[in-house]
Amino acid sequence: MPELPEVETIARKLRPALVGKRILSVSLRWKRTLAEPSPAAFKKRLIGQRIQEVSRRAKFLRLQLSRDTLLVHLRMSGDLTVVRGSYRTAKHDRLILGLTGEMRLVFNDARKFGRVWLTDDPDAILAALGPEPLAEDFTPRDLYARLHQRRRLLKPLLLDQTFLAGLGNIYTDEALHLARLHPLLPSDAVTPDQAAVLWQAIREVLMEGIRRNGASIDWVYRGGDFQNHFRVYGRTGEPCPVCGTPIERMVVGQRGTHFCPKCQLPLPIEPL
DNA sequence: CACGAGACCTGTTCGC
DNA sequence: TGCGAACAGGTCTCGT
Repeated sequence: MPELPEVETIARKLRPALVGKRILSVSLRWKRTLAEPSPAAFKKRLIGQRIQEVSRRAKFLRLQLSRDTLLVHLRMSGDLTVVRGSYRTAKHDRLILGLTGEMRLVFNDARKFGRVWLTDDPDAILAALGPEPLAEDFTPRDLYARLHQRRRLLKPLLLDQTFLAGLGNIYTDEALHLARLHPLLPSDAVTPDQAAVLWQAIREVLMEGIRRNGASIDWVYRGGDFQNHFRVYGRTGEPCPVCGTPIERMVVGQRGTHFCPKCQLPLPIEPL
């Protein structure tokens, strides 16, 4: 799915197109896309509300409406776009909102994992999320403290949205490589210096992803080009950009994991 | 608490 | 060419 940079890119693109528009109609084409409330209540409450703000929290898109909040999670294959004028329903369209100004907000999701919530209490749904890695109050010391609160492998821990919000499989592999830390390193073995390096690496890869408008891979193209700048993700067998050693792939926590066996030492790098 | 397996889904690519 | 297996940006639940 879209990870933090892709969701941020979508939020930035949707914001100017959506803010101020009023919702006129609702077409729910796959019932399970709607997490809550019931389809009938969803339609009844949604129609007539005005979109006041579009933002992102973790990998959630958040549309602040007149009275409620519409939360959208794209999961693996979801995409949210605005179209103007006449529109022919496309394959995999799951939800279409008709808006003022001949506009439509279309949620397309091939794998049907994506979910939409209409709620007057979005914080209840977002409550368990960990800190935003790009927030100003998220510090290297915070990261170090959190790493030592648990005893888990680095890769699965970084993917855990209650630990840190927004990283997915791509950016986790990229950040670990940039930080030269092994995916299987126990979280409580990370030193303060390594935590600071990891903190910087996480923010760097996320910021680069945003700057490049996210990554576009497979059949979901959104205009981003970060996929052309991956250091390790999906580059099994290709040379490590740092040392030239072939990138290896293994499975960690049931996720394909790409790393450099030479740069990313499994144990803390001792200074001579 | 940590971890692995299975589920939820469809589509593309890989290997024989 | 064909066909099944493996794999895919995520998260949830259950069993150990």
